[in-house]
Amino acid sequence: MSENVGRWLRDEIENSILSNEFSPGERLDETVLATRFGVSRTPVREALMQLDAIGLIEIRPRRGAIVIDPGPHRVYEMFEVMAELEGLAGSLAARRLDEASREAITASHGRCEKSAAAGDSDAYYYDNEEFHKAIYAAGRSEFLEEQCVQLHRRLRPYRRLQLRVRNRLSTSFSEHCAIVDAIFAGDGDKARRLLRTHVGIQGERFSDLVASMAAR
Amino acid sequence: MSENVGRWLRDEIENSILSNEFSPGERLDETVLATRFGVSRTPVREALMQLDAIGLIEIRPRRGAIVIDPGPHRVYEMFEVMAELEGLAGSLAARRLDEASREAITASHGRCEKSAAAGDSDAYYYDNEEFHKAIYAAGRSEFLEEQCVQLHRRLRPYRRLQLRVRNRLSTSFSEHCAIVDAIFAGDGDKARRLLRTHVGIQGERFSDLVASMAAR
DNA sequence: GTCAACAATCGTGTATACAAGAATTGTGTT
DNA sequence: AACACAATTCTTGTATACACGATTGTTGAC
Repeated sequence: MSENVGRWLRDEIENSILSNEFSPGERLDETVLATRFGVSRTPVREALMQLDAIGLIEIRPRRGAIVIDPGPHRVYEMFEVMAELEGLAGSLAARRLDEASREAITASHGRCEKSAAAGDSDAYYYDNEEFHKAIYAAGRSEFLEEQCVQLHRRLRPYRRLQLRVRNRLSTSFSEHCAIVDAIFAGDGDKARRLLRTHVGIQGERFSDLVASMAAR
Repeated sequence: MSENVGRWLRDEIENSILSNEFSPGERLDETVLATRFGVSRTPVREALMQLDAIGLIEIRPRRGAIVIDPGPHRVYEMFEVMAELEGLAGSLAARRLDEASREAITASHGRCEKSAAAGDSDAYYYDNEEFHKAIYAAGRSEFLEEQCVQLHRRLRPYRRLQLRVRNRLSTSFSEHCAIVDAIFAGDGDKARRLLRTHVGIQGERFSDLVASMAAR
């Protein structure tokens, strides 16, 4: 539990939203949350204000807070931006790679290989996250890294759905291989291009996403 | 004044920060702000929480809020990301351009031409903002548009400094011309490339930025 | 004269109280 | 039976009170 209740609540509620414990469109009652977490309404409100600022919920004046429902089209737009940012991170990584970053990428890439070979999509989900974070970090742009991590968090639930699609694990991993090669070869443009197509959801992958979102 | 005091305060304080009325590193005392705006500490705190979530200030537990000082290097990183997002917006605009967007771009481009010819850097500053917003809108990605607008806001003070540099007005406008041509020609890749270099700050423009930031 | 410890003061964090606006339910009328 | 209006209830928005931690100033010792 963080040093002040407000922060802690923010993280708690944010996780609850991202793990779909609070479903999109659901109303978040301040009093209910307060009693549920055993605190007063004040820190609850502060947490909600922050989540509103981040864009996870919407506070309609005098009418309470609701969890934002992005909808398939907006999720697609978010992936589009994510692809662009990851592409930039990859091209920077290729140019600025140092020994520590190289090792971090190699390590997480290795873990991905294991989970992919085992067909363990849950494990791959986590290892994949570490792999991408390693690339953000290798780009040596703190601001870009923060933006990437934040957007990655918001897309987490959908990413998870995607991995369930047949064969996605092995194709994802082979794409990783090409990305790693490009970064290690110092080919920024290639790394950018590969990451953009790896992260973006084109063609049939978009219908997969829509289908899995509708299934909930 | 917005419907609730919290929102209003958030905008008010945000503007004060972006217009450098509160300088970077400055401490924001809740009680002082409350009396200054004639409200209680509660809405002030809520405004500060939101600004913290956005990244404009930092709230250190039990030690108050301070205005974040990005520093030249971080500002550079922010421009780097901005360039990438604008590039994406431009490429989307080229692909998805419709009549309304085309007219909006043409109109704001025309206003830029006038202010540039008149050498009026303040007028150009506003017209330029409208021009870029027209491109965001033409991309038809609400999420991307929001991200662009938000980052554009945060970079506003530095952008303003940049325009003061000698000859920047005319070179900026001629770059606009090329961008408009690419978008109207439907050449997404070219629009992307041109916007990236237009927005990014490479070479001597970076030292200009550092110099003007140090001058304050 | 300088450094350390303690005390007083100041500011933040949380709870609670109160006011005002929305939503809901009940009643009356058509 | 259905719709409209009114009253009540519930929830949000703001203010205030209180407690705890941090900061600063002062005093004493080395």
